[in-house]
Amino acid sequence: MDRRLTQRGKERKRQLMDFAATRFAESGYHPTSVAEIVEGMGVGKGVFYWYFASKEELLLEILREAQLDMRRRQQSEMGDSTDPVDRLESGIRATMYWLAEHRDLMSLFEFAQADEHFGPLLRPGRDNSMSDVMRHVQEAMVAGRVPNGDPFVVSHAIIGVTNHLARVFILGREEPAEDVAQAAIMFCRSGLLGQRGGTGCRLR
Amino acid sequence: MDRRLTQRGKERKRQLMDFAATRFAESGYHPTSVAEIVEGMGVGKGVFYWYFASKEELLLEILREAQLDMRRRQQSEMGDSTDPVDRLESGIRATMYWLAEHRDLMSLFEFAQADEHFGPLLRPGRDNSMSDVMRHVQEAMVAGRVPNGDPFVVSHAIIGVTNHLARVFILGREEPAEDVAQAAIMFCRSGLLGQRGGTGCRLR
DNA sequence: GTCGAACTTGACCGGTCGGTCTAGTTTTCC
DNA sequence: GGAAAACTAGACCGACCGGTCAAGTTCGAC
Repeated sequence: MDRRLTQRGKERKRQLMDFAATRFAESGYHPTSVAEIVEGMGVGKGVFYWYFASKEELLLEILREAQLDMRRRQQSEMGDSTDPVDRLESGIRATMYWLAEHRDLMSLFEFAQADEHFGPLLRPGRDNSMSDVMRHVQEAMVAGRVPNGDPFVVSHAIIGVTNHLARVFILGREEPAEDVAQAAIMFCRSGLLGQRGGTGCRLR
Repeated sequence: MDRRLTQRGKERKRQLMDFAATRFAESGYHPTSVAEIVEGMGVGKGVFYWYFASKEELLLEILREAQLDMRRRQQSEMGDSTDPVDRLESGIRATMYWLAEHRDLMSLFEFAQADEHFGPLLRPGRDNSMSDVMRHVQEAMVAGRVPNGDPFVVSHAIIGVTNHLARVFILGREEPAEDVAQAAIMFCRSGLLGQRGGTGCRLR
């Protein structure tokens, strides 16, 4: 679906994607019909198929854009520090903030990841983010900041903590991103460095 | 759907549930039609609706049974030890083994958890498992085996690591449950105790 | 002003879905 | 052996789904 779009066209497409994302997040991808989307926006069905080849393509585009945006945020946030562990923490914090700002997209990720069809299509993007994390873990190990181990496993453990806490505390309980980030960092840090952080956890 | 079932009836129902679980795991819940299930089993549609009120009920029953079975396994495995941290580790190990033995059900959980309709229905069961974990964390904190903190957050962090590593290494890469359990335990332990375990990780 | 591209409408289509129902067969139990 | 209960088959149903299309409108470039 490669169409030359005018400014107006781009705006329409944006509206469609945003609206669909909320509906998908609210009611689920399968249960939300194309008819529902266009009716909800008060436009004809032709509009939908002018901008997207299919319902599936729409979701894919939403997902791709979201992955890209999240990764950009993570990378820009992780850029500054010289210490690899600090960079990791910035990454966790950036992730939490992004997810808190895009709760719809978070639940869309949840769905897509578990889905037999869409899950595999998410892989490339996830692998990219994964290798971002892994690079810093590896660097931290080389620098002796973190005990040696399999960086792949450790990276996945970090991602597991981050994602799960995000799901429970941000998606489920709407806690402030900063607090959740702190909790995740604290657990990961103790896991990584073998020492307990000072202050207690603010969460709850 | 409360029917008196003969032995034969119970077996049929079992077959239906097992077969449906595999199909749901392979192709997804929504894309798998009731017609597909009964055709795949070589029976008529009447059979399906004799045992289940609806497609949704079927999934619910599968899910409920699976949750119960997993929890039983976790509890029986966690029972022995006097040390709360050991119990936690046994729980992680039990979880990994169970998930490795029921990969279909694991991906069904993934789906249901992310689903807008089924997700909430999974809550009660998850809350039960959650409080099992939390009890031991709390006990470990009281006993001074683990630094103080919010047991709710720490428990979720443990669950996050366990589930994510299971998803990646057991569902995705079919690694041995024992190795994955070791990896999860190692990460959680360092996180919990502030000390690095001795041996390196066997995974990969 | 005009012409083609961008955009929009909504009736329509074939197909599939979850679920019903009737008519039948088998099993169980007295 | 006979009646009731358990079980099975599969044609059938209305609803809805994703997607098409012909026709019409608006916009922007020249």
